[in-house]
Amino acid sequence: MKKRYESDRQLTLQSDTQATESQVDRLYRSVKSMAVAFDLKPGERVNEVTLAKSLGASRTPLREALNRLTSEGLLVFEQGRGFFCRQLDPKEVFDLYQTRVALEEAAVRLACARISDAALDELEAFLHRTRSAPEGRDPRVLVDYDEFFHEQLVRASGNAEMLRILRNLNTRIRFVRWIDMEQRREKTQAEHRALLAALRQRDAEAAVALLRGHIEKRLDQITLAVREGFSRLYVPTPPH
Amino acid sequence: MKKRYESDRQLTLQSDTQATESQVDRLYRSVKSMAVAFDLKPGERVNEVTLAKSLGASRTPLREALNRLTSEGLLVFEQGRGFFCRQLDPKEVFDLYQTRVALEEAAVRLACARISDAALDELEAFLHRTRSAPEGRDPRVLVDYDEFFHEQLVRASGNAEMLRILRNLNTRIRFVRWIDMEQRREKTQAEHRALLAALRQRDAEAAVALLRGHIEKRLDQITLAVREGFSRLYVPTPPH
DNA sequence: GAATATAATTCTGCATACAATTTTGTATTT
DNA sequence: AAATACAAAATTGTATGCAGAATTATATTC
Repeated sequence: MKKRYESDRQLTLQSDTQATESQVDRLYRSVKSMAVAFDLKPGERVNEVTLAKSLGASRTPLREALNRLTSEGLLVFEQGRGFFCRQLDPKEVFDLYQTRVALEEAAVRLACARISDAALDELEAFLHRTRSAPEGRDPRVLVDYDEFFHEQLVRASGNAEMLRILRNLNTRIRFVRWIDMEQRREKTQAEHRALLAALRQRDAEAAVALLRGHIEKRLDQITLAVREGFSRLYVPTPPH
Repeated sequence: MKKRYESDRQLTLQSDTQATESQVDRLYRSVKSMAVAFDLKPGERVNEVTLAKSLGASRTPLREALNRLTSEGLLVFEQGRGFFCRQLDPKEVFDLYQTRVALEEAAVRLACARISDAALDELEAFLHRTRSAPEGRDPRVLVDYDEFFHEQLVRASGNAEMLRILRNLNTRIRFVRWIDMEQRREKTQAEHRALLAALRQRDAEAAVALLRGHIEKRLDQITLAVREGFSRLYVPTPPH
């Protein structure tokens, strides 16, 4: 029996459970988080050489990642001029929110008919687990919770495409929601509970009405949040 | 020193009005049309070297195009194994149709409130222009017409994101619609007229009801159309 | 000093090369 | 014949180099 020697490849491998991540995937995640958080300023040009160097890779896999992000609406591409961060545009954010409402309404109608009691229990447990004192939490964590809850609702619709789109929409409005959540943190939990109750009663119209109110309440505040976002990005108050 | 393409390239340049198209864009369009029409068979692996050569480019821009198409759901990517054509999956097609209904319903509600009389007239003119003898036409042309009509509806909603998503959904179900349209070609026109009439009367609920019927009628036939699609892809009857 | 032309520089678009991985083919064993 | 092991070939993943376009800097003209 010939002994196989292990190369030092093992050293660079991640844990057994996960195959080694490609450069493209790593770069994709990195740049995505930068674009989501507007670490890249709205409209800012992406310098491929600089960014590739700073992320420890070459331009080839970086450009593949940038192409993905462009298709997802997080970056914009201009022929011959390269990639740019998306704008922070009130109209666009409004459209994204509006699309999200439409999608979730449809998803909740479907979910109302097909969600299992087990799934309802899990959602209830999740709400209970995350109920405590929103004042103390980072608004970004609260947005995580909120996204998770809504994602589970849409997942319960059984429609994979609706879920896919919702996730895309959520990443693109996340920045605004971070700001928005600072104000209206305490309301969310109660609204989620009411929504869940309507689902338990299989009352689709009630659920949809709650959902519409739940999200559309934010519509009014979007422009404000976007403006606030602008001022934070361009008049950076040093973190206290 | 490679001058091989230099002169050729000048010849293939487009007119002054349009900047010269990049390789990535050209490859994107080419491969997209192949994926849409399932010239790439469902699940088929994309050989980058072969495809790049056959399209007259190198792998670098090709891979950028493939990454875009993967984000759009026309291809699938597997780490270390490359790119594959999407599956022709009844469940997925069903989800796409269902998402499309949800989206168009919301869009039509918005459009009902804000569409201009001029836009209504244009749509009417379009229907009139394309009314003639559907029996004689290629079903693909009829799908073009249908997509255009629905696209205009969603455009009238004023929501750019809904339009963006609708276009993506339409490219992904186009193949099935080509097949579906062969059967029920004559109904479409009348349904479009009714929809337009409801819009003229600003009757959102009637418009939505019509739209739902209009699209959901197809839902029943999807599985059939997908099955029919399979048989055409894998038991290729020579074109008559 | 503003506007324009031009040169220098930077950056993108793409082909190519090579390492690493996956797949395929072949031989060996049971 | 099926399963396994290994070698060979094919294919993907990524770095690099260079041509050409776009941008910036500099010089020139009015």
